[in-house]
Amino acid sequence: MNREAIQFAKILKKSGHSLTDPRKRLFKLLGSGKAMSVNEIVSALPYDRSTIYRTLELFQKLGIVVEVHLGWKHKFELSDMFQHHHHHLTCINCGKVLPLKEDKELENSIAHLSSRSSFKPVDHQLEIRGFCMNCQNKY
Amino acid sequence: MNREAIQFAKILKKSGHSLTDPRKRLFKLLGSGKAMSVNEIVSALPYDRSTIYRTLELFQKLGIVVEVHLGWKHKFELSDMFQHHHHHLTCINCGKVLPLKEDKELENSIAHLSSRSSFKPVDHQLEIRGFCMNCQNKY
DNA sequence: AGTATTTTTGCAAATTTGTCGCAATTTTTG
DNA sequence: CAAAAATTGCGACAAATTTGCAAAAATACT
Repeated sequence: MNREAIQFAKILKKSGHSLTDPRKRLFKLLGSGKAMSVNEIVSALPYDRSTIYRTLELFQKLGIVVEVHLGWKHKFELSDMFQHHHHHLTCINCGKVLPLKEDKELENSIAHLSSRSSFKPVDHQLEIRGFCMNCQNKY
Repeated sequence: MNREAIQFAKILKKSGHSLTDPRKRLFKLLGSGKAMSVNEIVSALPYDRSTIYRTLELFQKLGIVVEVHLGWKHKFELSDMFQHHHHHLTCINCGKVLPLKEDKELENSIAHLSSRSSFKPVDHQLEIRGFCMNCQNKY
């Protein structure tokens, strides 16, 4: 078991939850790094749809996964606890999602901006929408 | 007809689409500046749900409206083409949404970042999630 | 303006997405 | 290993979104 898997198990235990097969397999699946929709997850794993929903809800509450809002669909990916902070480019036409690797300058701006208000920031997500290489000449 | 309405008509024409009543009224409705959900739109206009969905999809592809993610719901508002660019702070606890006024430094970072790829950016949205002043001492 | 052509809309039905209670199964406790 | 606790699968629902197609509206062309 690698470091991430150990930390994952620890989070579940500490919060009084069981380490079950569906939870282990979902965590492993998301370990690929790709943001996935519920449907993609359901077809990749041999578990009931409702189990997937319940597991995702739990993972969100424990901070293991985050929901990212991409296009019309919601997708899920591991939180910054398990992978590098990043944002997304989404294609307006075909829906494809490309990760955008972390940028210091950007993160500084966001941190700076948040700190100015009496609002207490917890996290943030940036979506840059546009046309991917393949879809650029369709509109 | 004001400047916005003319530009709107021009965008439709140029892309080979008709200027119809449902389209005109949806554009006008969103002109209020408030981000609206599909349900709010459907009850405000005398057109079929599927028409609203199809119109919103078209408007998105033409860059007339953008989908904004406020908490767990998606809403729609006019794009930067028709109203001032802004981002949102959303309260994790009470769901309140606060507009965040434009910040040069942030926008520069984003512009710089977008231009590096073969992806063609159209717009972007940033959601900063956290706790508003009233909800800060509840957790 | 009037008609042919093209595009869009409404309607009904299908599909997809998300929720819930409860009995059966799995995990944890000790 | 047995008892207790937590989790899962199933089925029934409810809500959200998509689709095919005939009717209606918009546009193009005399």
